Amino acid sequence: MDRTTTPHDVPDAEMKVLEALWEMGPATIRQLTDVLYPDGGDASYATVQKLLERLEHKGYVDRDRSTHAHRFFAVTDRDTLVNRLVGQRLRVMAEKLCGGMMAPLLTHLVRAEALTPEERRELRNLIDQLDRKNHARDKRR
Amino acid sequence: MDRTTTPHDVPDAEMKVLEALWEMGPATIRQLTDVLYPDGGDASYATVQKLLERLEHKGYVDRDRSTHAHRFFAVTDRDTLVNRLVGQRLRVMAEKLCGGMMAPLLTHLVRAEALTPEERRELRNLIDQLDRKNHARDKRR
DNA sequence: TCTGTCTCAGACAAGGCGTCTCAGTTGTGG
DNA sequence: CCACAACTGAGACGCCTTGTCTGAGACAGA
Repeated sequence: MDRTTTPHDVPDAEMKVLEALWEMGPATIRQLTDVLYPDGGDASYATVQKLLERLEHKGYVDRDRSTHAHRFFAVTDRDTLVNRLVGQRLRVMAEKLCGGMMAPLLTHLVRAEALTPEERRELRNLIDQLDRKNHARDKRR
Repeated sequence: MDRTTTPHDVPDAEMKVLEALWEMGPATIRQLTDVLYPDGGDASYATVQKLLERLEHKGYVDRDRSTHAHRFFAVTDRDTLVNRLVGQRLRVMAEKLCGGMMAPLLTHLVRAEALTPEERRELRNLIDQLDRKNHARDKRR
């Protein structure tokens, strides 16, 4: 809906619904409620319904209206969505705390957080890749 | 104040007050108001006052009550505070979106965001440093 | 038709944030 | 010494987000 501006954020409860949808595939409100609120009554059903409604409104979920009980499904796969959200939140954070610079976040992450040796190796590979791409570009011009 | 639990977040308006304090050094509400709301009247003064009050409550600001118009000052220097906030927000984000893993954030940053060559070099140095530390530790045992 | 399930619209409370009002105190210039 | 200006403290207010919940109607199957 509001795709032209900033993509809407996905709060906790909505995220859980999405997780369920990714795991279960297309599902009805009833099915989702049974999973998310195993001993929830009438109200929980309505809660899930509202969360789905908001997710649909934000464009993260769509529904198949052809059946009596609509079937809901995630529009985006998990990795894509998470990537979008991560990027967006990192950007906001850099904007607010680092004057828009991403680098400080990076160094903070690398410096302070425990990386396994494999993760470090991966990271180095990524950088090397970037460097190569850059070299190629520089030569080309 | 509430240092035992999660450090409180610092929303936009409060952040601006902090920025002003870091730039100006200890200052009165009046001075801060003049800077932050150059054509603000009575109300703006009260706004700054409330923001300072909240910052004080969170432990990010303290005041010198000995003068009639209290003098406010930041308790933490900018870099320290920003680092704390960055770490905290990254952690929350990793928790909510990546199951607690920090690595995905890193790869996202490296992959998607424009890094200058210097930044890439710096980053590589950081990793090398980490590697050396790790090697040393591995040898020592 | 009756009953259970569904949809849809919207109310509701709590909490965060930014703003603002008011009452009371303190200090200072005339 | 008094009146006025400036400051403090407490708290109200409005807006928004998030999570929860209610009620009224539509629909399908026994």
